Amino acid sequence: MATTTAAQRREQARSEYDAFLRSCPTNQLLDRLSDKWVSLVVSALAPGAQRYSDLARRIAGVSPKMLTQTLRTLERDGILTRTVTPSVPVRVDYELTPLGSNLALLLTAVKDWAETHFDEVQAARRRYDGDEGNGTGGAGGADPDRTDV
Amino acid sequence: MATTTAAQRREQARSEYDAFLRSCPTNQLLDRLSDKWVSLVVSALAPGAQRYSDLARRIAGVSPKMLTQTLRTLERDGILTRTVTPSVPVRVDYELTPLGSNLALLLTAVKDWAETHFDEVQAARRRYDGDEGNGTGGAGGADPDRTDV
DNA sequence: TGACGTAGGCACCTTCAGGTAACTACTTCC
DNA sequence: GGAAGTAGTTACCTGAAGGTGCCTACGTCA
Repeated sequence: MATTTAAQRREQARSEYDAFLRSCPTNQLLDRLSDKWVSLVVSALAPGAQRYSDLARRIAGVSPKMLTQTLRTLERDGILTRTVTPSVPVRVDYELTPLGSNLALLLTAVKDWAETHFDEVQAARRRYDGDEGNGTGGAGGADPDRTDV
Repeated sequence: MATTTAAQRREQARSEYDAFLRSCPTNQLLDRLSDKWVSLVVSALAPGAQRYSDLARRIAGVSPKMLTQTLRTLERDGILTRTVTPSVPVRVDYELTPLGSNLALLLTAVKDWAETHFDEVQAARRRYDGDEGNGTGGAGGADPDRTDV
């Protein structure tokens, strides 16, 4: 028999899919935006240039490793510039490029959307969680441990 | 001694930061958008309603587990609706709600931005990788293993 | 008659992103 | 004079996300 199993077809589809993803600019950029720290760094830099330690303080929960890593990636992509001033304690400034400012605008649009529609999402969640509780009736109380994301 | 170490301050800052993030609608919605499968599912549903197996075929690389999980999350958030038709092989249709279509528009905007600025990003990457190669001069050829994301 | 398809659920298992800690060199403050 | 700050780097480790395989139940087709 040919044995063109569903799993095999999925496996083959995935390889094509992977090749597609690697060549797809949209996906590559979307990947960049999906990074949690990227959005935070870009937002932090939107008002103007910041020093490394300023960023570390503003973003608060970030570890030095992730901050450096994120900054390097963004610098490589031309989102921000890194300026080293060889003073006595070495001083490094980061600033958004025009491209980075453009990206910041996009993030602002996302933020606006989130703020506009957040109450709708919350209402939908309450509705969904409520239906689960009285519809099936099996759990005996609808476990409320899924309160946050 | 007081020992208000930098690490301790960072630790404290993180707890405040966490509390901040949990109450921030923007961040919660941004988290949703960061999910790789979410954007793919929303894009796949943008043209119209799809069945479970149609989605599995369109998105290709997705595992049944992740597809179900993503669909449940989006249903809970009111991004899409799930309609079960109790025919002989159970048939389930997924369709974007108006809110979901709105989100699809946002994703389209991101896609447009990516397509518009992708060449700039690529140019910046080539410039950055080139500088690394001839500036330090240590690697002796600028290792090209960082070609993709 | 048994394998496929539809729409998942459940459990295990791997992987890797991200956190932690230790280290650098140089200076200034207490 | 020792600790802290500035701007990181490196090695190690863990926890959670996500993949894989196996299962259901019911009908149909080869």
